[in-house]
Amino acid sequence: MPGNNIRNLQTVKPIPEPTLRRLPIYYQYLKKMCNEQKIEYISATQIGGDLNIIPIQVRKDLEITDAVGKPKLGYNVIELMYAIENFLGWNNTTEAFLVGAGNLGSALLGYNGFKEYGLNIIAAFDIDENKVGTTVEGKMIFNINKLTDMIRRMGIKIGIITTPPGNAQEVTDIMIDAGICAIWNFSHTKINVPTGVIVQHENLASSLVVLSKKLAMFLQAN
Amino acid sequence: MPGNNIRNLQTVKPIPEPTLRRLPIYYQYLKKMCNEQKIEYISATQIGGDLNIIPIQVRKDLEITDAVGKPKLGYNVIELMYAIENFLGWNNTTEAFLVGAGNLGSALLGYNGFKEYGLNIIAAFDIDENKVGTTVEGKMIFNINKLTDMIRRMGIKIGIITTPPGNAQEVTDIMIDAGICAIWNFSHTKINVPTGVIVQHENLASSLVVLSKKLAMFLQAN
DNA sequence: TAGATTGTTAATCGATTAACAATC
DNA sequence: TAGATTGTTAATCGATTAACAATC
Repeated sequence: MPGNNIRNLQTVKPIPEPTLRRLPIYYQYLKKMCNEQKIEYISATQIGGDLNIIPIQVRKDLEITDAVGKPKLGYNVIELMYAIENFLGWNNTTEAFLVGAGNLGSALLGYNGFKEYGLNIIAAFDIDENKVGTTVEGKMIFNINKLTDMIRRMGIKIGIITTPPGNAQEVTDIMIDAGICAIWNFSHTKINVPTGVIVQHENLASSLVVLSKKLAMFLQAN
Repeated sequence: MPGNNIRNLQTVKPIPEPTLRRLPIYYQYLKKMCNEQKIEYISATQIGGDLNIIPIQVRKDLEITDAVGKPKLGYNVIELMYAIENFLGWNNTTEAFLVGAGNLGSALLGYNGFKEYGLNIIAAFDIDENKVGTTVEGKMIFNINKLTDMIRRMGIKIGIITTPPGNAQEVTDIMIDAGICAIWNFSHTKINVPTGVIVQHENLASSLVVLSKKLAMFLQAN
């Protein structure tokens, strides 16, 4: 059936990363609008106006989620939020382990917002015996030597690294060996992984550079 | 003098943000190479090979810093690092204040690496009287009510926000009123600023979405 | 109906990638 | 010299923006 083939091709169509990054921003905005004001319908014009994104881009972004709007009215807020949730797979949460229960690790453990985005950090691991056995933000801290076994037993797929730079590669290797297939790297160093393993490196230096370059150009202009 | 005009036009030429984000990655890599192995010259081919970036892009990126390489040899590592430092303005460090000395704030205060990128967080502010007067990672914590005065007196231009979402806008307003012109926002909420003020929002939800979508597509394919 | 908004196709813009002469 | 690499110009690719018919 030709119609089916077209549909299959469409599902394979690549998702632009910039769009992907904007979707949670729309979602956060919609949730706010939903809670604070009881609005039933919202237009791309209004979303764009409030978020400083041109309306055409908002529509293009939302298109990918298969959200359907009504001409003149806009999108039904609840439906739109559901479309985003659905598209991003927030219906079924993924469980993750975090290694390195320092300040940064604790900050992440304490951020309950991740659950909303389908991520549940269920436990943390550390090398420091003083931390092992305690809880941070209600999450248990285990000895790092339990990591391999627990990843395997629980079938955990996502690992979060918040260790000092010197330990990041070692932790990475343990995680991958145990079956982790996606790593969120907050350590201030590059990690090497075999092809196929997904890495998201949160590089603060890159962000800082963008900020300070913009500032430098601004100060220069004034 | 026409030559001069062309030069002026060139300095105004916009810098692609992706390039800007990659420059510190090259720099981190070069520093590592410089310390671990005593290499004098390095080629775009080798840099690209190690960082998974195609060599043409490496050359294009480095071109913007006015770095000059030698055919057959590559770039002088020290010169290249200097060119990047110079282009990004890391020669003269900028001082910054941080507001919100929680786990995340403490993590940022403790990361000495920022100094290398031209940013020096010189003090922090908090509302919690138990924290005020203490130091975190050697940085003094002041009462939030001193913020306006100290920004003005010291002419601070960069503010970092690591408060809970509920306080972020209030802190933003105080900062801007006192003369801050660039804000690095780590709070889990959007902040509104007047046009002209630079905001860099570290949105973890966006990063998480990219990671988990990649994972979902990977798991689906296997 | 008139007007605002959606959905979709086309045009533009900018970043990435390719090609290749110049050079050490 | 031969071969690898740079520097620069051109081609490609993908995201953003524009245009406009369809629609409520």
